[in-house]
Amino acid sequence: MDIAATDTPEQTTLHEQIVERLRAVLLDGELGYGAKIPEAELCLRFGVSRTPLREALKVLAAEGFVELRPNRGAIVAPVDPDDVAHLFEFKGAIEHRIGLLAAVRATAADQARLEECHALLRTHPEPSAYTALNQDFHRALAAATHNPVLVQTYDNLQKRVLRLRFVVNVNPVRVAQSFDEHEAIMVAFRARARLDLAERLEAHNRLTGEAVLRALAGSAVPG
Amino acid sequence: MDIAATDTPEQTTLHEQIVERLRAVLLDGELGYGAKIPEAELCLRFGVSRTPLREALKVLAAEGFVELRPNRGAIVAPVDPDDVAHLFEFKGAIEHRIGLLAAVRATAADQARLEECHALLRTHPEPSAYTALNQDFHRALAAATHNPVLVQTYDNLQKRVLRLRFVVNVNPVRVAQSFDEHEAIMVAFRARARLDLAERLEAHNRLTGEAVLRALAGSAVPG
DNA sequence: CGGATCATTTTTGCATGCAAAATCGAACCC
DNA sequence: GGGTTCGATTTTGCATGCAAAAATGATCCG
Repeated sequence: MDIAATDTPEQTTLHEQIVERLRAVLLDGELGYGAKIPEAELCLRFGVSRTPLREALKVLAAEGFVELRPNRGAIVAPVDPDDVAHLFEFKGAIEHRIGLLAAVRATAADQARLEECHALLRTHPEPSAYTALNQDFHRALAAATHNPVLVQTYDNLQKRVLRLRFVVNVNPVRVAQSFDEHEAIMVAFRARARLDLAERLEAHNRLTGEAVLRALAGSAVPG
Repeated sequence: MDIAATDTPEQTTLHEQIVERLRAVLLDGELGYGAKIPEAELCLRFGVSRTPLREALKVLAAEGFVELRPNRGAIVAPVDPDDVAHLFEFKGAIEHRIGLLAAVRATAADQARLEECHALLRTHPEPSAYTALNQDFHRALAAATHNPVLVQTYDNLQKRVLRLRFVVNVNPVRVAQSFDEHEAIMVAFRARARLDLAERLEAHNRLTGEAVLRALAGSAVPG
């Protein structure tokens, strides 16, 4: 009985698929912040009954993407500038540690992957590509810590930040500046200069956070 | 109509209660690591149907307390020493940042609360009280950062560590040593010495983690 | 004409029902 | 006797049903 075929059975249940699809919908900004999430409508859309959809909503609430109001349904988590500031501040702490650890632990494969991500950002300077490539770059750095617990939390924070890109409307000036910061990050990384890498990563995060908060202050939060 | 009565409506739905009760069961170590979580049995016990219980399981899985195996039910998250090491390592990063932030932001009330927690640990040196009081102490420090995002993640990590106390069986020697570390932490805190506080907190976490890992290596992981 | 009140509709939360998968056990074969 | 295979039982996953709560909006009163 197929000894080798034991790999990636990874049977995925319905509610699990719904979690991913719904999270994608939320990250795509299709629903405005604070918008009501109508169970019935999404059931139609996904072609499932309410049970797995509700289970998925619970998970997404635990992840911070939706807010559950007893007897009043779920809404897309609203964007509160205070919260966003705290989000970036906390992420800064993790970025810093990613620097400390990645500088020491990154393997050749990790470095190759990171160089690849960085190169893609260089060859695709257009803001439209920025979001995805930038995320890949930072995910590659996080992966180089080889700490799954850190990676998972970092990934969640990254996604919660990603959600904001529709308020802030990626700024070309900031994108260019961000690339320069990445360059410096790569220099520190290649030299395996832990403290330098850590500080540059945290500073990069702080600058991004400040840009987001400024944009947030400018635009009345929709939703 | 009762203008003042708007406070703490906080209506809590059934599945939410189940999340808390079930998490308490898991933290109380009633079920062994890796043990099967029988839906039917828990439904009887909590007096609810399977729907809210299953919703609760999804949340607890997202929080890292249970593991969901498609078509095979839920189990108490097994204890993998590697994972535990990563958990402590990551928590160390947060402890460090708690030190940096709390030293600067703690209010008089925060400090009073912290002193209170510390005093309780002094007056209750018995290992049986240690776990709860120690957790309060560190929670108070986390709260002094005034960063809810950090606090929530920290709280989750703390609880995931708490789960391990049944493998490691709180060691009196370590409890005494831990108190000394707390003393040093308090000294740094009172002086608002950020770096010192941060380093002491991280070291304290590392020492605790090492003790847990040693105990873990000694006892074959039950469950 | 503005605002409150109440009936109607809609939506939410939970219980139950049913089909598919997994588990268990007994019979069976080598 | 050890191991396998097949059927019965249990358990899981999802759909549906039903009661309670909220949202809607029409009516009434000032």
